Amino acid sequence: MQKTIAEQGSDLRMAVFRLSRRLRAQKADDGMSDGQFAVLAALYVDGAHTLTGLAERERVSAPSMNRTVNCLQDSGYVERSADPDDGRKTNISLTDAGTSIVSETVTKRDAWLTARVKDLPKEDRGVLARAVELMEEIVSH
Amino acid sequence: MQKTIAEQGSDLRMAVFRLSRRLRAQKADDGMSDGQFAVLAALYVDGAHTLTGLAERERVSAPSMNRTVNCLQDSGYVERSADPDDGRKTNISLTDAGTSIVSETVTKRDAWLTARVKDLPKEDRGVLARAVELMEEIVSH
DNA sequence: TATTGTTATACTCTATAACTATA
DNA sequence: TATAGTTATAGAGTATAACAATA
Repeated sequence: MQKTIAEQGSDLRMAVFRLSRRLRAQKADDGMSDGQFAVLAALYVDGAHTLTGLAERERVSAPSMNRTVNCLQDSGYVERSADPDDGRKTNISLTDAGTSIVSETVTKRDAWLTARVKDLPKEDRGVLARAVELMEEIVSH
Repeated sequence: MQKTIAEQGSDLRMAVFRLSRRLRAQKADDGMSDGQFAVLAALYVDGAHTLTGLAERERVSAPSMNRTVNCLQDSGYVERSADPDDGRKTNISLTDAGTSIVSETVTKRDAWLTARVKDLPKEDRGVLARAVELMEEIVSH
């Protein structure tokens, strides 16, 4: 019984959503929402951002991002500093505590997945490695 | 250059997150939330459910599911009927309109991904199909 | 004037607690 | 008593509109 390409696409979508949901559930700080963690991860990967920059990157409104940043600031994970060149801008960056929580969460998320990948036959790990390349290709198109 | 298993896990996590984000951005544009659509899809795949059954399946509280079902009922996509054997239960099932909207939405949501899968060589589609099985296995563990 | 950040306000989705009907 | 469904109410997270400060 051969599946159609449309069915293969549908299967891939469902598998990716399920695995993504499961991975996202592995968090280091239970009080932090996905949106909050996404902001910390963006700052971790690409350094300081303005509020508008973060809002555009995460595709939420500026007031919504302002609220998220306020929460992270209250938790001590980010800090605001005035931009020396443009008085309207505020640079938002990770504190040491913010950097730590990102590393911890990434490690924890990877630990769960790595434990499951480790138990697969070598051949299956090869399939996943190639699938990763294909998914990257699909996303970048 | 051989990657470690931990690096493979990390690569897989990032690829899944990116593809998931990209797929979610291909929104259905029909005023229906993800939660509402998930309920229709569950009824479509597995037939009628009770309210509690739906709540457990989607991992939300019963009141939350009750509200979702109320919205879907108001939209004419599902209907409630008394269970003949147990007066406490209500069976929730798709209407004809509900069945139609599921097919339409699935087609629309998958169109983007299917178009990209279609352009891959046959071997690569085989890799993705096997990767889907592996991801399902990983999630169910 | 345009842009950046912020406050005010409202809507959606979620949860817990409490109530009703039935087993 | 226990279970299924529902209602009441509250807490996140989101959005648009409006405002202040700066370019």
